[in-house]
This record gives sequence, structure tokens and C-alpha cells, in this order.
Amino acid sequence: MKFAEYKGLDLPKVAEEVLGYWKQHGIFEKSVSTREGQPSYVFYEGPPSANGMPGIHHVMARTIKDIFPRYKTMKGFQVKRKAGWDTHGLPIELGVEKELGITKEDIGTKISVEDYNAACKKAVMRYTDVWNRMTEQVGYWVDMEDPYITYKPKYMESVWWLLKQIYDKGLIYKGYTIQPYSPKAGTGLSSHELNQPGTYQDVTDTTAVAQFKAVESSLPDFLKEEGDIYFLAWTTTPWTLPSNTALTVGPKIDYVLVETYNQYTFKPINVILAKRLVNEQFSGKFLLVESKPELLEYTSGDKTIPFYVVKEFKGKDLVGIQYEQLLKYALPYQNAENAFRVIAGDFVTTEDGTGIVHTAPTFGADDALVAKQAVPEVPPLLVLDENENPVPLVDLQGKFRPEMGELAGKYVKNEYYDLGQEPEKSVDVEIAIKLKEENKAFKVEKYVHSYPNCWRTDKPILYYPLDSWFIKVTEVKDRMVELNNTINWKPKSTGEGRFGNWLANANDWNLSRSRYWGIPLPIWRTEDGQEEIIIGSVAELKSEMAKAVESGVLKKDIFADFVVGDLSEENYDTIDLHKNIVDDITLVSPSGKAMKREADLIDVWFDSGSMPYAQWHYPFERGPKETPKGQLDAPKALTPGQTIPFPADFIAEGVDQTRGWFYTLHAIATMVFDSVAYKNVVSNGLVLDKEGKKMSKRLGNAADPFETMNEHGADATRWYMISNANPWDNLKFDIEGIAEVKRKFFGTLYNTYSFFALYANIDAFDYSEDDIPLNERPEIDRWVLSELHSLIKIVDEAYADYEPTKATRAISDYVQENLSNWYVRLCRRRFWKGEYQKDKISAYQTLHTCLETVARLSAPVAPFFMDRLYKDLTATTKKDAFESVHLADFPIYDASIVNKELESKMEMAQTISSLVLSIRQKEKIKVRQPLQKIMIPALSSIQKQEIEAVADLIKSEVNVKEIQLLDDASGILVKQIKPNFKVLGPKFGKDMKKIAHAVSKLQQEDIQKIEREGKISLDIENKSVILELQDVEIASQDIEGWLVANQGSLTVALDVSIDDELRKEGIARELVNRIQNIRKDSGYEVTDKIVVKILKDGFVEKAVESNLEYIKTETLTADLRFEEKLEKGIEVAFDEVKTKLFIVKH
RNA sequence: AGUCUCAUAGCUCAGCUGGUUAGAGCGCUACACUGAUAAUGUAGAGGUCGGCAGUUCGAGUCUGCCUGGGACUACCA
Repeated sequence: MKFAEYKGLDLPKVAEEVLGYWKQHGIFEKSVSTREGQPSYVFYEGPPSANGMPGIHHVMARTIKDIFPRYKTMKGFQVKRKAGWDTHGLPIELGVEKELGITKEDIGTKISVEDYNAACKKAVMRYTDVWNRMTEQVGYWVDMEDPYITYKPKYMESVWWLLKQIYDKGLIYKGYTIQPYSPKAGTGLSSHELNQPGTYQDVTDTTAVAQFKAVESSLPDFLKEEGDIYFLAWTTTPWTLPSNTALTVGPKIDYVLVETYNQYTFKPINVILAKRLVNEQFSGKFLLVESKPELLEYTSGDKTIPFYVVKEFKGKDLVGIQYEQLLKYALPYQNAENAFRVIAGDFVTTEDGTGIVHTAPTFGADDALVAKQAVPEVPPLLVLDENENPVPLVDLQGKFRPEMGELAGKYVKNEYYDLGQEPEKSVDVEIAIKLKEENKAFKVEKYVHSYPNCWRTDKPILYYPLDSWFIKVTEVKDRMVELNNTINWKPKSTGEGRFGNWLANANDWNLSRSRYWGIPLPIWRTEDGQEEIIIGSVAELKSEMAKAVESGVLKKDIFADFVVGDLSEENYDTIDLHKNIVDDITLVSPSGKAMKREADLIDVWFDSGSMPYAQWHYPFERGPKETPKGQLDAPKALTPGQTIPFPADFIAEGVDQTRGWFYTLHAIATMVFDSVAYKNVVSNGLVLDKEGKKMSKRLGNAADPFETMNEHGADATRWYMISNANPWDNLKFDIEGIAEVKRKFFGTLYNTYSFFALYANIDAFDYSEDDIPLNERPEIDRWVLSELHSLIKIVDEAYADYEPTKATRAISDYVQENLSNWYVRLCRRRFWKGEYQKDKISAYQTLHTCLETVARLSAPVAPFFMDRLYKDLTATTKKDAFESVHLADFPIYDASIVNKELESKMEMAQTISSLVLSIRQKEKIKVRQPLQKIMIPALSSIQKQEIEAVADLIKSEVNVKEIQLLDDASGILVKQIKPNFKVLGPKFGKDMKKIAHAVSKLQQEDIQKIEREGKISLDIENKSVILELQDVEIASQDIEGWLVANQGSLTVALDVSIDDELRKEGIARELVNRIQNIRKDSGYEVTDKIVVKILKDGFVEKAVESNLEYIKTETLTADLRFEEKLEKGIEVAFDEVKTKLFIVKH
């Protein structure tokens, strides 16, 4: 059997074939089953949403997720990978609505919730095929046969169970929050919806700076006896002023008291505002005066209004002052005595307005927060409605409630009226007028700002308090931070910074979503909210239904066919836990009242954060061994010894998941199991286009993953993505980069293999001989193997540290520089010249080992190509041949093979060669022309030995006859000296500059002196300083009378004189080259012998005579003749030679 | 607005704990090599290391501020 030889490198074809091989032989399954009993490495698949086409960034994500499980498998771990699909959520709903041409209002009327959900279910798996194909083609190994799917009853049941655990710990409550709300659509909007393009539009609103009159008795001493004092506060939404219950100031901001007149009523007033904003508020007709008496000169109606700054103070001095309610329509139904006072808030800025923020906790999120944080709490302006429920002054349609007197029944925004119905004066204008009349408006103006509109109705949204269910994350925050500190984040900064800060400031988790397609909140409540129950399993729901049927509130158990304890798929197929089904269930409370399900669904992020447990239907199916299956009294702690794999050793997703999946996994694991959910996490960056812009379908700059992989293959795509930038940095995706990787890395590796295969097949090498002991191999073999093991160490450590970029770069370097450009280039002759004997076998064994090891090192990143390479290398030899490289073991680093001395020697050889070549280049002497000698100053006996050891390599590489090492005694070296900063710096500190200057002034004789005596004394500003040998670096720079080149401390001189002998040899070499070309052009085999006829020209025959044997052996010439005349033959001319060559097979 | 992140040659990226000629590949130019050849090598041009301050004898590297790109979160009187 021979090593496979190929016509060319076709990566997509290799990938396709290898993929077929994997499928046929079940390699993926074997990669798991052959590791049975080995320690496991736990990986969680972050579920992609299958409702859209995969993009190139998914290739990136899947590559990263694939690399480490493959690596760990090769390291001997068992790595199970279960695929998953995220199937709920708004994008899916929107897709379906678009497709069916309906809106949310139509649900329940034009389409039943049942049909709607059915459509969602269908839509969600629509792209599954495309996804599966992409996953397969990219080479991502994940078990797609048995994925977890978030809409399955079993999955949903586990989610319910988790919620109940959290509920039982007292961490779930119902409360108000201020949310974006669309009165026209009658629904809350998520931040996702608010971030739709076009949501924010510039609108012109009537804004008012209102005057809030301070209560005299509550003023601090420094403000007493100044007359009536008003706080100025600005608002762009005057309709919220009746709901004002507080004013917020920045504690550190400077405020001033200003005496002036109201521009509408002309009454004298004292106002407080931020110092920085005085000029803004008192612009136009106002005029600053320097003394109080000047104020008195004002008379009503004067064009300019004087103002005088009375005093200055800090915001914190104002906290606690009470003021009169601005618009007295209604009072808070609770704790009204705590309303209408000044509180502190860090969010206050002096960018615009007055530096005092009108605070209406019912209509602003920040407002609600500061109001709550104030001590005592400032109450929101809620009143009791007809049913004694607290409600804001604006109803859900966006109209003022009856309490609002003359404004009652009016929409707070004119946009909410039907076309043509809107009044001339908006509520905002009416309020502004009222304020002006009552001496409560300091200023009223139009103002243009950007404000969000509902993307569906195109009407302004309101921030409105809505009922929601919350998880009290704030209570477990500290524990979450603690646990996070044990997680290994890649990059570290994301974990400490973005994620850490996020945790430290975590707010309660709003679970509620008023949607249809998702997991229903399993909470049933009596109408008065006094009694409630949370359901944690289907069994529990059934037993509650039984009670309800018995009491008569429910007609029948709608899951009658479901058998409790039967965990079969068939049994679970009889039920569905979606909203349209479970909303029909009415339960009964202990006191006998009917309980209805809370209408909301839970945040889909909870779905995905539940996957460690729900993917295994924990605890019902895969619960701890000692707990009977299907029982509810599940354990409170989950430890790695138990039956579901937990926590994960490794997860990876995009950075955008930091507050998404990474967060929900962490939160749920902390709350329910007091554990981390993952130990190592890689958060990868985005894939941008080559301009650095985000890829999007809209911009048309999105790269198609299939096109890319069809063109260049998954291996090159993966290698490019990983080697080009660290996973956590954004990748500027440039298709040219893939082409380059293909050419440089895969091309080189392929060429190297082809070279090996070509000669190994000729010599029938099959690695059947014993390994030649290392110490019997030539130096260059030992070197390339030493470099190989250094590489193994680097790559192994890089993978282990989740640094795949380092690994791929090191491998590329090795393959291109060490293996191909140096080892193979220098060793070519060993493969095709001479008999099949020890040196040749050593060369084959060495190259084989290197290639095979590279295949294994690279397999996690380039799984297809490396598998092919591995198979091609091992099929013939049967040496350690596994069915696939992915079933093989990762190369083991052997320190005894590494020889750092040898590596540095070789590096020196490379440097010297490169220097000689550069002189040849300058002198225009081609490499084929042999030269007599190079000279190298060797400054130490160690260096001397090192160069001698590689002298032969250098000689053949640069085509010179002799290397002469020079020592000092030769006296022709010109030396350079410079200070060793690292040593001298700490010693002399400030004087460094003077010393450096003095050292640079040293002459050749000074350098000789320091070398001879080991020290020298310098005169620095009349002080004598002793420098020792180790304080300076001495290098030979030049050799008098020679052509030199140098790099670092190495200097090389070249003898460029060419004598007759050398010239002849040069001609002989040139001739060999021409003969070889002709051989090749004639299509002869590498092993064919030939007859050569050469036309005499007076030069060529002499050159040939002196090098006859050389030419004959080089070109496999059996017979070489000179002819006086040569009719046929190819003309050849170079240097002074002009001849003809005629070649035939022997 | 806040948090995080990035900024080094025309492009993509290295540059370890601060040490004195800032590197590589691609691209460009020139030359060479030719039994790996739709390959390869060598050389050259190309950089005020985003800007400004600071710490230090010494800053691409450490600190602060600013500018620009990106992400996430929030959306404000």
C-alpha cells in the first residue's frame, strides 16, 4: 500500500469526503463511546434560535464550541454534547405574525391562541434543516439526533419545577415596575421592541419649568426669611406634573438661590436651581444685577427682568425640604405625608433643565427607583379605583381618570385621539396655561427631543407602571458575585468587568411577559390576590385539578390521559403546557375560592438558563439516584457526583450573551443549587465585515456561511477565524484572509505531505523499521523533533488555557518556518539521493512523525483536513492507526527530546545563512555560484562550538566551501559597545543618561581594555564609575576590508572573489540545473537514467571535465558526451557559456 | 449616559513581568531559486505604536484624561 498522492489541494472536497467517512463509521459516536468510563468533560450547548438563517458568526461560535470538546476528547475525557433549540420568544411571534398578516390584537379574535401557537411551533423548526446542514458542514460535533427543545412538555415541566424551587425560597413576588407601554396597542413593550429601528423620532413637545413652592417651616436656617422660595424643575411631559410626588437633586451639585420676577405674572419670586444652569434659564430677557436694590427698579411689563444671585449651597443641604403640591387633583392613597419633598438622586445631571428633577414615580423608571430608595419612601401617586385597586392618574387607554377634574377623560397625548378628534389644546398646553395663570410656571417653551414611538401603532409610548412577577435577585446578589469569582472567564475582563459589575448592580429579574408563545407562569391566584399556588410539575397540577373538579370550579381534568409517573414520550405527548391549554384550568384555593392562572408568560431567558436541568428533564427523569423518580421532594443541592452533568466545564457564546444566557445560567444555578453553572466560559466577539462594520442583511455585507465553506472549505474558514484574532476580539472578516490561510498554511502542509508521499512511495517506506534512536539521527532531525516537542508543549498549554489563537499561530509557524522552509528545504536531497539506508530512513521517520503530530495538534481546529492527513499518514504504516485522528490521543510532550541548545544553534544557522544571502544579493552573486569562504567572529568558545556544529548546514545552504571562525587575536574585528540598560538602570538610576553617553564615546582600545581587564573606569562629572563586563554589551560590528552584514550580535563576512576553479564549478551547477529542467520538461520519471550530449563552446567542456562525476550523479546521467556539432538540442546560454544540450533516455 | 473592549506599517495581527535599531504575514518594488513549482527564498520601501499629560534614569508596554470604532445596558427631567 502506498501513501495517497493527490493532484491538488481541494479543501471543500476533502471536507465532504471526510464528513461522509465520519457518518459511515459513526466516528462522532465513537469519540464518545470509546471514552466510556473516563472522566467526563461537561459541555453545554447554548441553544440557538432556529427561526432565522445561520450567519457567518454562527460558524465562528460553533467553531469555538467545537475545538475544546475535540481537544478534551483527545486528552482522554468523555465529552457528551447534547444539541438544543431555543423555540420561544418574541422574534418567533413576530415572524409568525408577519407571515400570517396579523397583529397581536388579532390573537384571540381572528386567530385562536391555539392556532397561533401551532403556527409558532411550526415556524420555529422551519430552519432546523438549514441549521443542521450548517452545523454538519462546519464540522461541529453535537448530538443533533436527540436535542432538547424548549417547547416540549418535559422541558417546560423542569422549568416549572425550577420556578417553584425559587418561589419556595421566597424569592418570587409580584410588583409594579415602570415599563414602556403602548396605550393604543394595550401592551407593554420589551426593550427589544424599543430598540427596533425607527422607534425613536424627533418630536416637538410643550415643556415647562414649573415652580414648586417650598413649605416655609421645613426650610433649613440658611433659607429662612428669604420670602417665598420656589424650586424650579423642568419637564418635557407636563401631563405627569399632577402625579409629581418628589423633587430630586444631586447631592454634590452646587445650587443657588436667585431673586427675580415671574415673567408671566410679574410677581417677585425666589427660585432655587443648579448654579451651572443659571445662564440657561435666565437667558434672553433676563439681566444679572449685582445688588439687591437694583431689583427694585423693575416694574411690571418691563422688557428686561433683573435677577440677583443671593447665595450658593449644595444639593444635600436641600434634601428633606417640603413643598406644596403643584397641582392638587389627588393625593397618594398611601403615606401621602411622605410625599412632596426634596430627595437625592445620583442620576441628576446639569446637562439641561434646572438640575432639579420633577419626580413622578408612576411614570418614570428612575423616578420610581429614587422614590423607593428615599427614607422614608416617597409614595407614588396612586389612587384607589372603583374596585379599591391602586391605579395611576392615567388609565390604560392613556386617558386621565375622573379624579383629574376638568382634564378627566382626556388623552394625555393628542396622538392618542382618532384622527380629527383631537382637541386644539393638548393636555400639556392646558396644564402649561394653568401653571402660568397660577404663578407656577417659570418658563414654557416648545422643545424638540427624541422620544420613542410604538413600532406597531406609531404612537408615542408611555412609561407606565405595570404589574409584573419578579425574582428577588437582589437578595442573592452577593452570593452570585462570590460564585462568579470562581469562574474562569475568557477574557478575564468580561467576567470581572462587564459581568461582575452587572451582578454587583443586579436588579430584580422581571419574569413577566405579556405574550402567547412561551412557558406560562405556573402561578394560580384568587381574584383578590390573597391566595396563590405555584405548580412545580404535571403531577401536582393534576392533583390540584382533581381538587378543583371536586369543588366544582373546574369541569374536568384536562390532562386525564396523562399517567403520573410514566415518563414515556407517548405519555408526555398527551399534554401541552402552553398558554392556550393551561389558561382553561381553574384551581381551587384552600379556602375554596377559584384561582385563575396569572396571565403572563415567563421571560424566555429563563428557558435557556434552565437548560442544564431541563435538557435532562431533571429531577423527574434524571434526578439523584436516591430520590424515586417522578417525585417532587427533590434534592436541594446538586453535586457533580449525581446523575446529570453539572456544572459545565465549558460553555461559549457571544459577548452579547453576557447579560443573557451567561447571566440566567448563573442566576438559576445560584438560586436553586448554590453553585456555579459553568467553570470556564469563553465569550467570543462579533464577526464584523472587513471594514469593521457589523454584518447585517440590511447592509448587504453579511457573508454567507455556505458560500464561504463551499468555496474554501470549513477547515480554512475555521483556521482563519481562530488564528486571525482572539475569539473575544471582534473579527474583521475578510474572505481574502481565508484564501491566504488556505495558501500559506494548508498549501504548505499539503505540499510537505506530497513531497513526503512522493519519495516514500518510491522507496516503499512504510515505517516498518524500528525507530532510529534519537542520538543516531542527524542533527537536523533532532532539531526538527526538538522544535516539534516544544510546539506540543505550547499548543497543549494554549488549548488547556482556552487560547486557541495561540495554538494555531504556533502550529502555523512551525509548519511554515521550521518544517517546510527549513527542514524540508535542507533535507530534500536526503529523500531522493542515494540508497535506502539509515540516514534516509531517519529522514522519512522524522518527517512522518512531524506531519502526523501536526495533524493531531491541529485536529481540533481543522477537523476534516487533519483527519485526512492523519489517515493518509497512518493507513500505510499502521503505526498507532486509529480510525480517525479524533479518536487518537493528543501528542504527549517529551522533555527529553527538546534540546534548547540545538534550537538556538539552528536559529544561528538560519541567521547566518540569511546574512550571507543578503550579501550575495547586494553583490549580485547568485547562490549557484560557489564561493570560497565566510568568516564569522566567535566571541566565546560556546558560540564557536555552536557555529561549528551547524557549519555544514550553512555551507550547503549558502553554497560556500569554508567557514572560518575568527577570534580576537585576529585583530581585524571592529567592535561596538553599548550599555546593558537592564543591569545598569537599577544601579545608577538618574545617572543612566550620562553613563550611556560616556559608553557611546568609548574607543576601540577602551573596548579591548574592558575585555582584557573585565572592567573600566569612567569619569562621570568628576566622579569615577567602574563598569564591569556584564554591565555592557559588546558586539563585533565590522571586519576591516571585508563585506559584512550583521544582525544582533552576529556578524558575517563573505569572501566574494571567484577563482577559476569556483567559476567552473558554478558553470557545472548551472548546467545541472538546465539538464534537470530539460528532464522535467521531457516528462522523464525521477528515476530515469539519461544520455546527455553537449555542444562544445570552449568554456563548457572545461567546466564539465573538472566536475564530471558531480554532474553525472546529480542528473542520473549514464553517458555524457561532447559533440562538435549538434543539430538537435536545446540552446543554453548563461555567463560566458553558449551551448546546446541534447538529452535522451538511456 | 454608564459598563466593557479595541486602537502598533496600506491591510490582518505579534510584541512576555517597562530596558534603547518596534516585528511577522499579505500587498507593493527588485532580484534570485527551480527534482515541493498555479510553490519558494532574499532584499527594499513603508511606523511621531490614536492624541495629551503623568510616573520613571528609561514607556508601544504602567496611570489619568481625551478622541475614534465596537458591544451591552439604560433612556433621563
